[in-house]
Amino acid sequence: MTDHKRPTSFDVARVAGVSRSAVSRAFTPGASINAQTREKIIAAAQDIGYRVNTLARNLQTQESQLVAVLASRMDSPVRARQVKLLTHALIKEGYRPLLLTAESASDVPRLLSSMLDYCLSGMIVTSDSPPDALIEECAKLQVPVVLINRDPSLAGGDRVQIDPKAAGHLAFDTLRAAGVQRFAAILPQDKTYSVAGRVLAFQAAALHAGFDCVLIPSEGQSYDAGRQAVIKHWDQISHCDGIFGATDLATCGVLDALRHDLGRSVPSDIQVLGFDDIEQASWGSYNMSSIKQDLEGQVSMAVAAMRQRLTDPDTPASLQYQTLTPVLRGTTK
Amino acid sequence: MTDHKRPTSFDVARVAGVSRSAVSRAFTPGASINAQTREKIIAAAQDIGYRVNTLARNLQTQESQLVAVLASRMDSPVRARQVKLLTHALIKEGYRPLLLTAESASDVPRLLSSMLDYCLSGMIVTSDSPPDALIEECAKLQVPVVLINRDPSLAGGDRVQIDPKAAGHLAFDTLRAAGVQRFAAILPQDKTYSVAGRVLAFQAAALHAGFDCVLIPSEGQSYDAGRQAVIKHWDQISHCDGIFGATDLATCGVLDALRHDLGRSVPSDIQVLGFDDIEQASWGSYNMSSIKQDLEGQVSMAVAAMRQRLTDPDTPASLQYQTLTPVLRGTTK
DNA sequence: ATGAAAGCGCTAACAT
DNA sequence: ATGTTAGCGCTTTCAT
Repeated sequence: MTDHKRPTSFDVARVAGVSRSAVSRAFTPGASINAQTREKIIAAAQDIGYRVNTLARNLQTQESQLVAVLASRMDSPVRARQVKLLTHALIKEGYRPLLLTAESASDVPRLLSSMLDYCLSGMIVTSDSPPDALIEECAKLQVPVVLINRDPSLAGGDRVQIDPKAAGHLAFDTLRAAGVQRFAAILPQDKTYSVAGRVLAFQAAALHAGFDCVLIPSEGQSYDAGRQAVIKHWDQISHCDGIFGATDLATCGVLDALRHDLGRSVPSDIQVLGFDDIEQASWGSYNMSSIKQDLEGQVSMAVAAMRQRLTDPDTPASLQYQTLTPVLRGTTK
Repeated sequence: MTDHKRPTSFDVARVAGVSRSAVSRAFTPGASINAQTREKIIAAAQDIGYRVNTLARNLQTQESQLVAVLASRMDSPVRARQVKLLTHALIKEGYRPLLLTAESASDVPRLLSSMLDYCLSGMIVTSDSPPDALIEECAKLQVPVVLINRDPSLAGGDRVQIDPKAAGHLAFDTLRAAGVQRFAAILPQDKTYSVAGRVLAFQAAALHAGFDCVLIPSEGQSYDAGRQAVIKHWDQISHCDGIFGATDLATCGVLDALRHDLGRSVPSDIQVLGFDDIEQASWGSYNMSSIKQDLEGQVSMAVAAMRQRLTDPDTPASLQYQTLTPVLRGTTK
C-alpha cells in the first residue's frame, strides 16, 4: 500500500516522459495522438495504476454521462422490467443511470432539482407524477428529457408512448373477436394518463361499434385495486361477458375476484383481457390474455431520442408510439 | 433567456458583495458564517438562479455522493422491491444511487471498474455474481462495499444477510409444525449462496430430526424453473407431503405444477412453503405460506453499515443477520 | 466571521 | 503529433 493517493495524469506524464495533454489524449477516444505514444502512455498508466478521474473530466467537459431515471412504483412488474431494460440500454450506450424512485410525489421536485447540479446528460421520466415545472427547468438547462407514457398536454420533451386510442381499440377488437357482447372495463382512479386513456378509448370503441361498456372505478392499478373493484361493483358488471382490466397487475386481481371471490368461470362465464403482458400473466394460475407492449422497443426509442437531442438540441420534439401485440391465452375464447 | 451560462459562485459573490469563499460557506451546512450574510447570499443566489455545481464540489472534496447499486435479475419481485427500498433509503440519506444491473456476468467487472472513476461514496452489491477482484479494488480505493446475501467465503466488505442455517431451520420447523412428515425441497442449480444455503440447512434440519428430505434440482430460481422441476422429478417427490420451495418465485411455479399439471390438491395432498414473501404469494390464486425476510431492515442495515465505514474506514468488517418471520397462509395446514 | 490565494485533476485552445 | 498555457467552479487553509 505504498500508494495512498491516486496517481494523476501528472504522474503518468512523468513516468511516460510526455506532457499531461498527451496523457489526456491517450485516454480520449478520437484524439490525435501517435499510436505508439498512446501505447507507451497506457502502459505507464497500467503500471502505476492510473485511471482518469471522471469528476475532473466532467468538470472540464461540463458533461457527466449521468442520466436520471425517474420511476414510480418501482416494484410493480412492468416498471421493474422497464427500469431494468432502461438501465441496460443506457449502460450499453456509455451512460450511467441514476435511479430516482419517486415515493411521495411531494419530494420529487426537490430531489430532481438537486440532481440537476450533477450536470446530467439526460433525464428519462417514467413516473406517474409529471413534475411539470421541473421539465421546464431541465429544458432551460439544456438537459434532454424523455417522457415515457406521460400526458402529452404537459410541457415539452421527447415522448415515447402507447397510443391510447390504438390501445383501446385493439383491446376492444380483441375481446370482440372473441365473441364478447357486453363489455366492462376497469378505470383506475389515479388518473394515469396512459392507463385512463386506453380505457376511455376502449369504451369509445365499444360504443362506436354499437355495444355498451360499463366502466368501474378502481382505487389504483394494484392487484388489490383490481380485485376489490370487481367485488365492490359486481352488481354493475355481473351481466357482462367480457372485461378489460387496464393493466395486467389489476387484471390478476380481477381474475382472482371473479374465480375465487365470485365463483365465476373464466372464460366461459366471462372473458378477461389484461394489458402489458407481465410475467405473471403467463403463470399457470392466470394464463391471462393480454396486450403486450414492446418494452424493448420503448426503451431503445427513449435512449435514441435522448442521444439525438444531446447531439442536436434543436431537433423538434419527437413523439413515438410503441407497437402493441395481442397475446391470446386462456382467459379469452 | 439572458443567461445562457449557469451563474457561478463568482457571480453570486459580486451580486451579494462578498467573496467567493463566503458563497461557498453559505452553501456548506456546518460552515462558520454569519446568519445574516448567509441569508443575503442565499437571496442573491435565488435571484440570479445560482446553484452549487456538484461536479466542481465533488472534484474538490474528492467525494461524489454517488453509490453504485449492483443488482442482477432486476425484474424479479424480491429484487425489484429491494432496489426500490435501497434507492429510497440512499436518497433519504443524501446519496445518489447509480443502478448497475448486471446482465451478463462478464461485463460487470469492466462496468464496475469504470464506475470507480466517479469517486463513489460506496457500493452495495446484491447481485448473484460476486465480482471478487472488484471488491478488493474497491477496498483499495477506500470505497465502502456492502454485500447483501453474498457468499461469506469471499473477500471483505460489510455484510447483511439471511442466516442460511436459521432460515433452513425455520422453514423446517414451520412445515413440521404443520404436520409434514415426508419432506422435499427445491435446490436451484445456479448455486446462489443464500438460496442453496437455506435449502441445504432445511435438509440438514430434517435429517437431524429423523425425517427424510428429498432434494430436487431446478434450473434456476424462476417461476418456470420451479414448475418444471416438480413436473420433471415428480416420481421422486410424489410420496412427500410437504415441500419447501426455496424462493417464492419458484414456489409459485411449484404450486402451479402441483395443481394444474399434476392435479394435486394443496395443502391436503401436499403442503407448500415458499421464501421471501413476495407480493404474488399473497395473491388469491396462490395464497402461499412463506417466510418473510425483512427487506426494510436489510436495507437500513446496509446503508448504516456503509455510512459507518465511510465515517470510520477502520471499523472492523461487520456481519448482520436480518429477521425472518413465517407468514402462514393457505398452502400449509 | 471574512477574504486572498492555492489548488482539486482534468481538457482544450493555441502554438510549434 | 506534441507541449504550453489557461481555465472548469468549487473548497479550504491561512491570514486578518
